[in-house]
This record gives sequence, structure tokens and C-alpha cells, in this order.
Amino acid sequence: MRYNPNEIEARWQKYWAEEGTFRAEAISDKPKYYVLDMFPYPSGAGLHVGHPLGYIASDIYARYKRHQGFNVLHPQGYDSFGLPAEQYAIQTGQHPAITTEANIARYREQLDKIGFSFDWDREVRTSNPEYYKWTQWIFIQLFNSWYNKDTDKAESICTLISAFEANGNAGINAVSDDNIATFTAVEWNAYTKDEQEKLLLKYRLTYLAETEVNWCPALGTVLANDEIVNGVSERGGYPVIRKKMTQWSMRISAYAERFLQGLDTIDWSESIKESQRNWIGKSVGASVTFKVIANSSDDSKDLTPNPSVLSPNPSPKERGASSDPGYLTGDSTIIKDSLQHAKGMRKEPTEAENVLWEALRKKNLGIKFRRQHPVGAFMADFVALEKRLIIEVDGGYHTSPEQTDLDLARTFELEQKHLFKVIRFTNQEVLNDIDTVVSAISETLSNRQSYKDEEQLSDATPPPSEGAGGRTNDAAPGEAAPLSFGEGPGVRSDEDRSDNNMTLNNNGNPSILQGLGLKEFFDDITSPFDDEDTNNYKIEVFTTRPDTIFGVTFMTLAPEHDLVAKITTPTQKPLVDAYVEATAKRSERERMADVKTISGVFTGAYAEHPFTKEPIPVWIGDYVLAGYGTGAVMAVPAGDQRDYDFARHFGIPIKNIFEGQDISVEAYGSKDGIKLQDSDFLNGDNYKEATKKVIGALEGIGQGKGKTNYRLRDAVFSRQRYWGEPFPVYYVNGVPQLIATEHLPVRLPDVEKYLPTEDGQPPLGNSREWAWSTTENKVVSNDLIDEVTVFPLELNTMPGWAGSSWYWLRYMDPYNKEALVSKEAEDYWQNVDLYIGGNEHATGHLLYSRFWNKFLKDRGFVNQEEPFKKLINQGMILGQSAFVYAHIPLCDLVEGSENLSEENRKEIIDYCNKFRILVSNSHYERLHEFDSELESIFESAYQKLSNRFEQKFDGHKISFERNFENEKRYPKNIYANTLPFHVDVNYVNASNELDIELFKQDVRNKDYVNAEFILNENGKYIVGREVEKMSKSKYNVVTPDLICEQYGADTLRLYEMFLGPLEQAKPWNTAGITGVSGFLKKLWKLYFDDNGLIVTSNEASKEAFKILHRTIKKTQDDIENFSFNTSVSSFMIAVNELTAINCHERTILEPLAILISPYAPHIAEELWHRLGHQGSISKVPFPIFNAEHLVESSKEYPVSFNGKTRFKIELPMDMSKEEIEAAIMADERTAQQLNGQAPKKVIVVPGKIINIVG
RNA sequence: GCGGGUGUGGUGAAAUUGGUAGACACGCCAGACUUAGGAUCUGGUGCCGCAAGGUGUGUAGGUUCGAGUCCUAUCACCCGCACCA
Repeated sequence: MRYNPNEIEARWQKYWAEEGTFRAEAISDKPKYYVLDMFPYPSGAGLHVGHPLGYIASDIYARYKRHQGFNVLHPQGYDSFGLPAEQYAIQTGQHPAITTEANIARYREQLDKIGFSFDWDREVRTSNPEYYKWTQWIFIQLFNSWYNKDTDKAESICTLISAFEANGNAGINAVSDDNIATFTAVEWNAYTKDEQEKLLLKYRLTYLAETEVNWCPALGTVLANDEIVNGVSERGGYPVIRKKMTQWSMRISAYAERFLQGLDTIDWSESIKESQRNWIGKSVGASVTFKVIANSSDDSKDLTPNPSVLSPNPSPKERGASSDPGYLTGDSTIIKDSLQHAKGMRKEPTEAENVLWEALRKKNLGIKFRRQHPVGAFMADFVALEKRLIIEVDGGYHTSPEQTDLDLARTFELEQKHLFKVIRFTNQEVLNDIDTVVSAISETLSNRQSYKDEEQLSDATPPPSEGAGGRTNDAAPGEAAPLSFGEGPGVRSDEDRSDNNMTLNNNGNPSILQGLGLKEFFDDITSPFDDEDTNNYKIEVFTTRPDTIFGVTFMTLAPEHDLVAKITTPTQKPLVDAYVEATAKRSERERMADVKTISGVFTGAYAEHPFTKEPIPVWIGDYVLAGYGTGAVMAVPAGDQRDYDFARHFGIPIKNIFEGQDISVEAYGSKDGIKLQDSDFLNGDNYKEATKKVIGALEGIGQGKGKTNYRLRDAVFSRQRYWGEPFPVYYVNGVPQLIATEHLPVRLPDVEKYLPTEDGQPPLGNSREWAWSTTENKVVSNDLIDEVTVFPLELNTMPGWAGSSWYWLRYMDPYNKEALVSKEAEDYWQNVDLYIGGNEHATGHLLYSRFWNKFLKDRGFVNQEEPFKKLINQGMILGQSAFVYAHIPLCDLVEGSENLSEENRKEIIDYCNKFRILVSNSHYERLHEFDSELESIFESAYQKLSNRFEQKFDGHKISFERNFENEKRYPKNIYANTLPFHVDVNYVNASNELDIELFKQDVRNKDYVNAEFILNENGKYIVGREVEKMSKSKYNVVTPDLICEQYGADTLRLYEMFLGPLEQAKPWNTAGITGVSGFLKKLWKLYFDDNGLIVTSNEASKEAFKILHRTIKKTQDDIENFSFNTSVSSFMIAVNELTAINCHERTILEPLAILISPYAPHIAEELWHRLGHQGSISKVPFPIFNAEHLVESSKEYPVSFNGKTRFKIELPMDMSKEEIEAAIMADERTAQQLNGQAPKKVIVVPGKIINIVG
């Protein structure tokens, strides 16, 4: 009987499914064990061999725990909301639900084939309304909660309201927005309901606020910090810009300290814990307030506080006052100001602009051009309104390549939202080659259709009061198109929409704040500057070194800081404005890349030192980040290198406050073991003493206090996307209202188009049925919106991480209609004992999950503080990409072409254009050296092709030439435009030989069908290899399907484990798979020969028992240490040894099958049943290890001389140290080694080793 | 710059925690059975050397009877964070 994995595996997979073998018992007397995998996002590409790695490990563990008598919960589901399905929907029009469904079916099929012991009865899908009902429910609970610092937990918002009613907010110690003004109970009770609501938003754990967000124009949505990698979007790598938008946020920062504390209680890898600690970024120090010294000589106008104090960006007025020739102004700007701005700029055109302007006028293209004209939020250099064409001439600031990001973002907005075409020229192009520039413009113009709305366009700026639907155009800076809420009742009419479109005014999208004067309201009660009227500004800084306060010689504000505009003196204003504007134009990425350049400007203002009362100059500099701390620093050049560099660069004095330190070349870095000097009451103190003293002193004068700062920012929770959870929120006069939990779920509506609406609203804006009826309590048609009982619903959806932030709870009780999880189920299952998944979720999913879990615990819905007790990160399985090397020659039909028919000519040209010479890897490597053989290889390939056509068309010649112009020049005068291209790894065998036929059949290789393959000596085409991340685009994806088919799932499971340590990244390579496949065959042969079962009931040998029990011990230890690779090799050893001693005894082979069953469940199940058992092997107790079988009577001791092993000696185990020493000294080989000399020392470690020192 | 991690044969990797370095497997070499083999089986295989022997865990030191393992310094690579005040 031969081992036939396919047949066996199909049989038992069916059996397990039918019997419900792996169904977890709901609640049982057995101890529980919860093993969880990070559920997959069902992508269209299906599973590749990397996905199952973690699943196999967790499956082994789950099966092991079942053998140990645990009631194991091992569920699986799908994270089925997300971007790729939506992107696909945009391209194809297919509903994401349909593609998702199809992908899930494929995933399930693949998963089933690997024989996982998932309890599929508990499957969850985040896109299922029965599931996201509870995601919405949690959102509502978050909304109805605030974080009480005194009790250090989240509490119902009702407790806060009661407190306000009784005592105002004075005694409240909450995590909330900064700068909430104090109010009394009387004041609170006097506020209107709306006003109270707005105030409460500042305390709620999920809140609507205008925040600076990461806007990704290409994806048309905002992104959370963890969705951005190196300044570009994680998905797709698109540029991301900072922008102010009104969005839902999650007050995750409230839990910063508990996140840190909790890390010490959970068994996670140190690297993940460290990532989270970094992300949270705790620093302990003090906040210090510096008073700005009022400058009486200042023009009072400049110091008059600007009403829009909420905006950290300079107001448009200040922007407009600066001059920036020829630049497309970045942020949204109030249009009327823009017009003034435009006028201002026309006076100062650059030379290039003048040249172009004159040229366009002379050329007389018949189109009216305007200079420095506002379009939407932007200022365009030249506009042809009737053709909707913008011409940009780049000079000055943004000639750097990094600027491209911002340009891209602008171009995107102008083209997508305003239907303009943007073309760009550099100053150089205009100045050097004006003719080409003008003809390019002329050509573009002729390709553009005309628009008849020129008049409207040029007046694209209705004054604020005339905005549609009573809206004002007073949008906050940066608040462009994608805003979605707070639409007034008339907004959805077609008329209104077209108007919006025609006017192309992206400020036409009102933010919720404006609709009802909320913004003004915020201003009224939240101004951070209580004493604005008296011009007494204060700069608040955060420092980790308050002890160095006497070393402060200047202060630096972030250019975006609110105070910059207010304290700058008239003399310094032009410089400051220019600097602020220049900074605003630098992309995040650019600022990150350029950390060496020191830049900054003096504001002209001085602050007062809290103790010495000396004036301290206030500078601005972009080394200070607006987003961290207060966006301002007290600069201590003696103690901080950046401050030091800044001071040196601008000649600011440096005050040495460290005893005995030389700070003439750099700042003093350490804070340990040094005393302060020149520091008034801190003189002679060390860091610790001084810090304590100074905080006390600051508190005494009311200018500071001890403070802990965290880098962790609140998480943006809105996405301008379709395929996500709808918010259970509607708006009454722009104030968010939560739908009562009994009416959940609020189902995702169908839409015709998945793109943003024409007026830039999220895709849900396309739905005609997206309004909430407060009488019927259901979603109704938009037409019924009356702002009385029917209101518009929120248009954003929740981010991808919403559904995955609590899914482990749902598995405990997946069908519960009354609660997200029942008390009983949660009491029993508690939390996840073992969680396995990739470490890419370190600061995303894993942090958000901890957040929601802690919150749910605070509010009494669950009992556990942490969701995942133990976490293991499986390493990534990398792909081995394969490359072919294509040489692309130029071809030219030189002889007789005039006699050919047009058709034949075309055939030849087409053929030749697709002609490639593909050289084998060895040839490619030789391209780097001089190799005349290669020359002739190319020549003969050209010749071959020429001959082909010569034959076919009777004497017409084609000649080929090497395309030297584009060729890469290698040393020694070899040119070769021979470039590597990815080729599907499935066409390549283990010896790197390409299957040329398969390669040519693939449509992706259609350019290579005519290729001439240059083969190696053995007539094979050898590809090049490189290890890369497994990805569809790299054609290096290997699916598990083929391996299951060829070798069986058990082999796949064993092989993936055998590859190496679970947590280590490793390239996929099937070279070794025959080893494990052979092992399973060998195992089979212990039980069967050609005629059938050969298992006997004879008593097994001592040796056999020894092998068995050694393996039991090893397997158990290895599984518990997650060392799966070594336990596979211990199975191999056992089987090799049992085969060698011809062991076929049931007493050995039965337990052996159980041992192997977690790893290779199908073959184990088959063996178990063949041995005559009923019921699944998966429920049988694990074999008990008995140490007696391992007791040895003797040991072969290695005998070393001076640490070098010379020979071995067999001695009984029960010999004493002395006896061993005597025995070894009596051995003649010892004498031989010692050469007759007496040993200095003899070391005997019984049972281990003997070492003789000569 | 800060933090985490990894360096062992031709390859993937082991090493009971300070005790015979390279288990197990791939590959390779030799042989057996075969018409043949990418099937199966046997033996060999760190490196240098015919051998005796020497040498060997990134590098250089140290502790120890004994170091891949502990200590010090250093190099290389990978990952996370980063003008974080």
C-alpha cells in the first residue's frame, strides 16, 4: 500500500467538516484555550505560501492543546472591508460585496485544502451587517464616554454632564481637547443645547473636530499616521499632504499611559513592545510659560489678535501680504483675499513670466489669457478660462525635485475637482526655448474643448454671504473639497450641485463648523489666550530638561505656531512671512529629508525669562515641529545640539551652565554626574535635584508645572471611502446626532459610482437613499430631507481598522443579537491566549485593539484589560523573483521596402518592434565584462531575423542596429541595453531553467513572443534570481495549491515549519521539500508494506521505547517553545531510527501517530483509523512522557586534553567522580596523550565530559 | 542619532543554556537495484591535508579546566523610531 496524500486528505477534510470535529464547546467544564490568527483581508490574488505560515503554527498549537484536554477556540474569519476591493470596484463597476464574496470563496477553498482545524461555525466578516452593527455600537459607546483621569478610566458621558450641572468644569480632570475655557455650573446651565453639545464633543472619546490630517489626493482620502510610510501612503505609495479637515477622531491618547503599563503584563516580542513604546513616545519633563514682552513701539495693528485663533496656519491676509512671484499658492485661501493677492503679484512678475506673457500675446492664439488668476484655492500663473487650461512657470522655491509631491497634489485637485488641465514649464524652458513652449501650449489648447462659463469662472468667488444654501465661504485654510458633512437642505439639488461645479470653488464645501457658527462658538470659549486684549501673549513650551532653564538664550517657535503672526514686529514681518510661506511649501518629506540645513528668522519679539526676567529673543525655525509638544521650545544651546547649532548659525550667545564642561565645539550631551553653574538657585545641583527644585519654583510663580508628554496622537477615524462601515450618525443643523443602538445596523447603501462625487464629497454622497428619518428610525430617500424629522447622514465611512479592533470578542459569541458578546461567553473565554500574525501591525491594529479592549473594559462590557496575552510574529516568507534579460535592438527596413505592400511592411515593422533578444543569466552577467562572444551572439540573432524576412518576402532586407543611444555603458567599452524583467516564477524550475513555451503563452509576455532566446551550453535558458517581498507585481507569488496537489497538505505543513524558526523571515524555496515528503513516505512504511498493515501487537524493544519517549519529550518541549522546525527534525530522527530497528509495534506506533498529528493531521488520522480506532485522533490524549525509558546505564564520555577531544570512553552512569578519574587515568590512551607526564588537573563532570589539563 | 534583532558548511538551519560545533534536511560525491530515471536503498560529505594532524561559529581581546553560548571593544546587515525639545 502506497501513501496517497491526495486521497487521504480529501477523505479526512470531508470527515472533519461533516463531524464538526473542531467545533469549540460553547461553555464547558474543560479549561479554555483561545488560539487566534490575524484574520486575512480577502484579496483577489488568493493565498500565497506566506499566508499559511502563521496559520499552520497556530493550528499545530491548537491541535496540541486539544490533545492536552483543553476546550480550544480556534476561529477564522475575514477582514472584508477595505481599499483594494473598492479600487477594483472603481475600475470595473463591480460591487465590492460581490468581488469580496468571490475572493472569500477562493480563500476558503485554499484554507480547507491545508487541513486547518478552524471552527468555521464561528466565522465573522467585518463587512457583514450583523457584524458591523456592533462596530457601530462600539462607536456609539465611545461617543457616549469621556476619560476621567482621576479614576483613570473611561466613564459614561452622563457622569460628566452631571458634574457640569453641579459644578461646571473646574474640578474635572479629563483627557480632552486642549484649551477648554473654564465655566461654572451657572454658565453651563445657561448654554443652549447645541452649545452644550459642542462643548461635550471636546471630551468624548470619539469626537468631530477640525484637525490637521494626512490627506492623500491620489486615494482621495485621509490616512492615519500608521498608514503612512516614509511620507507616502502605505498602499500605493502616493504623496500625502498635511491638511486641515473636519473629521471624526478617536481619543486614543487618553490611554497612552495604560498602553505602556500594560506592555509589562503581556508576553509579546520585545521588538513589538519597543515599537509601541516608541510610537507612544513618552517623555517626562515640565511645561513652562514664558511671557512675551509687549513692545510699545510696535504698530498696534500687527499685534491685534487675529479672530481666527484656532488656525495654526498664518491667516490668508498675512499670506497675501507677502510676495511670491510666480508660485501657485498652496493652501485654500479666502478668495476675495486671493484676488487682492493676485493684484499684488501681478506687479512683480518674474522674467520668465514676462517672456511667456509677451510671447503668448504676440502669437495671438485667439484665446484670452489671464495672469495671476485665482482658481479654486490656488493662484495660477496663467489661465485660459474658456479652455480650462492652467500654465505654470516654476521658479524660485520649487525647482527641487521634492517639490513635485506638492505640485502633484495641487495638480490633482485642479484637474480632478475643477476639471482644469495643468501644464508646467520651468523658467529655463521659457527663457531658453520660448518657441517650443508656445507651440506646446498651442497644441494643448487645440486639444481642449471650450467651456462657455468663462464669466462664471472669472467670478468664481461669490462673497461669503452669497454662498449656496446660506453657507459661508469662510472655510478654514486647507479645508478643500473632500469635506462631507453639514450640507444644508438645498445642497443636494441638481441645480445647486451644478452651480458648485461651475463655480469651481472648492471652498464651497462647508465644514460642519461653519454651518451653525460652531467655529465662532469654539473661538469664543476656547481661545488659548485669555488676555488677548491686553496683548499679553504667553509662550508655552515643553521641555524634558527644566533644570537647564538658566541656560535659555533664545526661544524657537514652529513656523506654523499661532503666535508667530501676533508677536512679529513690523520690521521683521516681511522676513518672517517669507520664511513661514517657504516652510509651508516644503513637503513633509522634504522637511524630513533635509535635517542638516539650519534655517530660521528672528521675530523681533522678546519673551521674559521666568526667573531672571531678562528678555529672550523669540525666533522661528523649522527644526521645531508644530505637531509635537506645544510647537515651541526654550532653547538651551549649552545642553541641546540642535539649539547649539541654531545659536552658532545665527550668532546667538551660548551660556554655559554646566560646571567644568567645554562647550566650545558642541553642546554637552549627558545629564549624568554634572553640576549646574551660573544658574541662580540651582547652582551646584545635579540634574535630579535641579529638576525637582525648578518645577517647584515654576509652580510657585504660576509659570509652569511638571508634565508628561506623549508622541501618540489621536487617531483620525473618517475615511472618504465607500467600502467601510457607515457611521451611525446624522446631522441636525450640522451637529452630529447618534442613532439609537436599537436601530442598528445602519446598512451601507448601494451607489452607482464608487468615486467621490463631482463636488468632492465621499462616495456615499452618490447615494440617493442616505438620510435618516427620526420618526421612522430608518434610512430614507434624500428627497425627504426637511431638517425637521429627516436629516442627512454622515458621508464618511470608518477606517479599515475599525472592524478588526474587536473581532476576537465576536468569535466568542458570534450569533448574539443582544450584545456584542454575552457576559457568560466573555467570562469563559476571557481573552486570546495565543495570537499569531505579522509584525506590520505593531502600531496599527495591535494598538487600536488594545485601545478598544481597554475602553470596553472601562465601561464594563468585558473583563480583561488586555486582548492578547501572548503574541508571536511569524516572519515573512519572501519570494524568489526570476528575471529574464531582454536586449532590444533598433530595427530598420533598409532594402526593398518600397516594393512591399503596406500590409507586409506593417507586418514586418510590428514583428520587429516586438523583437527581443533574451540572454541567459550567465550571459547577462558577462555583459559587465568585455566579451566578444556576446557581440557575435547579438549579431547572429539579428541575422536570423533578417533571414526570416528575407525568405518570407523574397529578398527584402532588414537591418538591425544596436541602440547605442539608450544603452547602458559597461566598463571596457561594452554597451548593452539589456535589462532585467520579472518573469513568473511558475515558469521556472528548481534549476532556474525557464520553460520557454509557457513563458510565450502568457499574455503578460506578449512583447516577447518573437524573442530570440540565447541559451546556455546545455540548451537551457537560465533566469536570474533575487529575493524580494512576495507580490503579484513581481510575478514571484507561489500559491500553496500546487504543492498540496503535488505533495499533499501534510507535506506543505511540515515543510513550512521545517523551513526555519517561525519568527524569522525566509525566502521561499521548494528545494528541500522532497526531504519532508520522503519523511512522510517513510513514516507510512512503518505501518504498511505493499500488502497492507504490518503493525504487530508484540512487545516493543527497550530501544523503541527510548526512541518514542525521547520524541514525546522533545515534541512537547518544542511545541511549548514554538520551536516547530526542530520538532519536525525530531520526528525525522525518530522515524529513521525506528525504521533502522525494524519497529512495527502498536505500542510504539500508536503514540507516534498522535505525536505527529498536530503537524500532519491527515496522515495521522488515516493511520489512527487504520489501526482500528473510531473517532478523530484529534481528541485523543497526548502521550505521557515517562522518563524511565530514557535512563541510560552507561555513557560514552568524550575525553579532552586541554580542551581538545582526543578519544571516547564508555563508562557506567553510576560511577562516582573519583571512580571515573581512576578509570580514565588507567586508560592507556591517556598515558599516550600525556607523554608520561602527570596531569595538572583532571575535571570530571559526571554524565557530561572529562577534561584533562596537562 | 536612539531602540530592537541577526551574523555558524555550498544551502535552510541545529546545539539540552558554559560541556563531543554543524543534529535534521537540501545539494553534492561514490555505490546498489533498474532500459532509464527527477523512483528506492547504502555509504561519504565544514575547511586544509594522501595521512598523522591542523584548523574552524563576522573581527579583536578577556573570563574559564572548557566559550557559538558569558564579558569588553569593533565590523557588517536587517527592522522600528527619528530635528520628539
